[in-house]
Amino acid sequence: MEEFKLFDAEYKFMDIIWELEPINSTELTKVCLKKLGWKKSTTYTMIRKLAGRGILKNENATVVALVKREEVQKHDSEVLLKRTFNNSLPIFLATFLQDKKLSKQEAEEIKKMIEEATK
Amino acid sequence: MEEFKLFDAEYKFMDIIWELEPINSTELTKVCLKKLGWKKSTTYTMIRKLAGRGILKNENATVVALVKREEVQKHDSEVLLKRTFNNSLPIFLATFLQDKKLSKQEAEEIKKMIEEATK
DNA sequence: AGAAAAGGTTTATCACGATAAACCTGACTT
DNA sequence: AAGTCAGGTTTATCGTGATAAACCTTTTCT
Repeated sequence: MEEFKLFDAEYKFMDIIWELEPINSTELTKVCLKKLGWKKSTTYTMIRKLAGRGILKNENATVVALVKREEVQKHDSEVLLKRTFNNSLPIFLATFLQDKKLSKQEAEEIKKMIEEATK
Repeated sequence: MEEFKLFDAEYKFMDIIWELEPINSTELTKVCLKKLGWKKSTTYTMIRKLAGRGILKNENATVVALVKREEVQKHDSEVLLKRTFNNSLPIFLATFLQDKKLSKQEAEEIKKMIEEATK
């Protein structure tokens, strides 16, 4: 459960991996240098730390994610709702939708999902 | 915009203030000692930092919040949706609702809110 | 063979959020 | 007047996430 928590730098890094995986580690150091301004050793430090937590693996110089982007997103959402909205989706929506307008299409999509999630 | 970002300790602290405001500062140090285990100086440090950012004010030994809990909640929600879900509420919900069930009542409340937010 | 590049690890440094010790002033109390 | 307590500020310490310098081994290229 706790393993999905990513810090800011880790999240930016994983964003690159999710986009490009599987990716060669040397290639990854170049992308990180370009996109994040990181030195080679910084990238390898990140690889090692995240590998140790089971977030990704690095085998034969090939880096792949072990957790899906959606799992992390879901975890982050649950943390926010628990911490901030007492785990209530209606309270979250009431706050989030203040002064906001939805398009007709968005509204339809959402209502459909709500239907499907209702027992 | 950026001023609403609260770090973990700050958030816990503001939670107490939102609950008890207006509150005398000495009283507040006692509550923080009890609920958070903070020494007096820690509480005053927090007060000063948050006052400097316009989150609260301390006048005549009385502390009151200058931003409402809901403003911060809304800000946090928007940050999550932007950072994680490309600012799309449907994508957020699709992820969040995976494997979850809603009660009939929750579903009704949500649909009503969606209606109201649709132009 | 010798140089260069790939593919790393070890060990630090740095920034900053979290927490607090020590100190100060003024009002009230005995 | 001496002590106590309210109401703070100044200045540190500490933990840890973010970043990297220095070093090492193995493979590849000339």
